[in-house]
Amino acid sequence: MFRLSKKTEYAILAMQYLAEKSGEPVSAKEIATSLGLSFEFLSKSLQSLMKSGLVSSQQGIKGGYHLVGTPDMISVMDIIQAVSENVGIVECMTESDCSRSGSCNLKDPMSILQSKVNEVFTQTFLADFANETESNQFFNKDFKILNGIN
Amino acid sequence: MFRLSKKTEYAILAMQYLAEKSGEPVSAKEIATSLGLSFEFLSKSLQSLMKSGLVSSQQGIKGGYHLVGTPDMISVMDIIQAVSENVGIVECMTESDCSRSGSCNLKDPMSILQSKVNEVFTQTFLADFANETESNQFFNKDFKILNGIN
DNA sequence: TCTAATTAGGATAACAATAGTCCTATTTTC
DNA sequence: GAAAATAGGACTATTGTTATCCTAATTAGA
Repeated sequence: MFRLSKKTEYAILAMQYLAEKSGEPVSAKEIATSLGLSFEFLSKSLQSLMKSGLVSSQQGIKGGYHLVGTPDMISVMDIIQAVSENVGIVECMTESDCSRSGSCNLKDPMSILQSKVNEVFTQTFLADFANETESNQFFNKDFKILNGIN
Repeated sequence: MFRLSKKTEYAILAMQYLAEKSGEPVSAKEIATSLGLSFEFLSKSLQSLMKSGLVSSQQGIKGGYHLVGTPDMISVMDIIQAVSENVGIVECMTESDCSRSGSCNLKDPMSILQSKVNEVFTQTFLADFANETESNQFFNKDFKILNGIN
């Protein structure tokens, strides 16, 4: 599998939601209800985002979360790393050396693949996940046609 | 996690090995021994590669596998798909619609991310995993410096 | 024709990671 | 003090991956 975890997916959805409602704090419950997500599980994502400083939180009865920074500065990679999901496409990208290490024919080419994958995620921003607008190049019509997206 | 499975990793290693030893059939046992992999598990990968037509096999005492096609035509994506690893970065890229489907703010931007990720794997070839040579652009010195690979 | 080495592949066990829930503590506003 | 919110530890269920075991079929060569 080559998939982002639900924890990451929920984090992106929550960040998207917070980006729209910038202003007063939004509670986890509101986000969960609006998006139809498990409140408990979503909370884990929000707490991770909090620890990484992508959102700030306020406790208490009028509390909730709000975005730190602007959507065009927050990359998908930031969010992935906040929920501490491992993005190493092979083990040796993140963990210590494997038994092959010395004579490994895989590590170097994989490193390059890895940096290309990383680039995709570091160069895509929360702003690219906003609703379509003329100014959102991410949704440029030609690009969509080129990539068969409707 | 965002990681290629061991089955894929073994498949790439095996393809790499077969690319070097083009000529007479190479047995799964030889590959497993040379690379220090589990023979049984490697066999699964080879059988998948066989089904997808990336290698051909010969049974019997002098049997083994050999590459079909040339390394510069076989992409990493081909290998990933051969071992039927799912490359959908989120569920809705490959499976049927989720409960959000109608009003989902995630699917469109994720589709674009998906095509960018796909491009990385379809544009990287087995030849790029060969040993470094002058002509191997994948190991271009500037690229390596740029990406901090040594 | 028999034997040994090989691929083919089903079944299943062991392990690891993800997803989700439950409960309690702490904070804050009213 | 009550209510509503975040914080987070502990635990369970589910799923996916990794690995092994076993048997069948194929083929070259003695």
